[in-house]
Amino acid sequence: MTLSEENYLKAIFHLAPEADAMVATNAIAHRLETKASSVTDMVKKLSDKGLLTYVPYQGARLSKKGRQIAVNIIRKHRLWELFLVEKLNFSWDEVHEVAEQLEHIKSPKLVEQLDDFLGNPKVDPHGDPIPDKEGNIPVRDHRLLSVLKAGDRAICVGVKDSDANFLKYLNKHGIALGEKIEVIDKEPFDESMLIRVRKKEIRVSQQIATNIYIETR
Amino acid sequence: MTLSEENYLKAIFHLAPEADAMVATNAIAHRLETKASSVTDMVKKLSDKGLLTYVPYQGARLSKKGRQIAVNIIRKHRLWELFLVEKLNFSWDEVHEVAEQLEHIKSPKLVEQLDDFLGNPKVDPHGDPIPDKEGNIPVRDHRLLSVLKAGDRAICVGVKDSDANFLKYLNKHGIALGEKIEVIDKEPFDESMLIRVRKKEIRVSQQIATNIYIETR
DNA sequence: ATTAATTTTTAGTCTTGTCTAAAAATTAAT
DNA sequence: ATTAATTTTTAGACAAGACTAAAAATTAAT
Repeated sequence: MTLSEENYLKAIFHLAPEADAMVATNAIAHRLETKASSVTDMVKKLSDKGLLTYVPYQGARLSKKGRQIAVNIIRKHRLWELFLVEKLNFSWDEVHEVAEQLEHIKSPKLVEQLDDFLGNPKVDPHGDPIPDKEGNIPVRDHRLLSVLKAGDRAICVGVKDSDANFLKYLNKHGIALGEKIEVIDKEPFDESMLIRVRKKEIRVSQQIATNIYIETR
Repeated sequence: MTLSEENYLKAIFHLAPEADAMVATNAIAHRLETKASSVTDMVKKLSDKGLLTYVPYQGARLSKKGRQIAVNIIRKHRLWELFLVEKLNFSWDEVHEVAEQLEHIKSPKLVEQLDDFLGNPKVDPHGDPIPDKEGNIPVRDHRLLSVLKAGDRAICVGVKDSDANFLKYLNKHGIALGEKIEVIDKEPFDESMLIRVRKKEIRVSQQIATNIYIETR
């Protein structure tokens, strides 16, 4: 399994986490910032290896084996992200790039020991679930901040988009995992919200609100 | 800097740690388990990049820049080895392979944070010195076990060869860093030694004794 | 000081993963 | 239902890094 192959499997998984859907060549190309022709080549190769099924002009769908590999890479990615934040004082907007490298390290023992070292965590620093050794992904019960109405209260439990700039924006306004959020007002026109976080009021656009996961309990 | 380039620089450094000597093409090929013709190609490439000087039919010598890169990779390798042993319960015969991968992760912040996390250690699990951020390598004052005479006492502070089988042999006989060693008898014929470690006596061949570093203080 | 053995380099080939440009298939639009 | 637009595939090329086989240079040996 080369680095490139692993990245293809991961991309396809992210584009169709629910196993059934076919992923279009172009979608993969766009996600990996490569050309469609390169994707066609690689997808054929992975098909030969039995890691996905490929139908010309239709796209690719991960096989059980391919999916297993993809999930394992995501497991590693998220464990390393948590390690960086918890043990090495990285902030959540700094971890992605490094984890993209670390996720390709091959050593089953390393992964399991790291998992134990971190206390068998269930979520990474962005609130994304960490698959277990068998490849099961914990299901999480969360909704988007944008679904709340004025007066609602909730707790931030994750972000949909882990883009560094978005995360830095959240840092600036004190929004972090576990933080309480209260919706003070919601503007019907543009769906922007006035929210209170850490006793401070800030107005967030709909774009922001649809990228923050919350739980109300 | 590709993975391959990094491995060449590292190999050349290991073959001539003392900066001055030219390293023969064949020596590099042998160390990297590759062919001499491949080495010639790569060495030319690295020469073009200013990382070493290459004289046809003579060999290669690292430049300041090339040496700096090599030392940094070794720094990372040794920090990761220590991490694996100290934090993830690896034994010293299991770390090399994984560290060979981890040493290529690119993130200055990661290295410095890891260094701090480990308490800015000076030696790795095999007793090898860990270069500092500036590339300085602590000089160590150690000798080989084989230089001792009957009656001498010393402490094991490192191994010359980190081969997994050798390390497992040491494990089996309780020889580890920090362990006290007493030379009970030395056979003039084959230079083998009878030594006491952890109250047990074992006979070690000259081959073994010339691969164990000790300090007497 | 030649010849022999060894080392190193050159020349040409291969694989992996990428690309561009052109052809083919699919989907959308009138 | 054709034509137009888009997507996907094919064909051919390229760079990196390795290899083999043959040529050239160096070193060793008689």
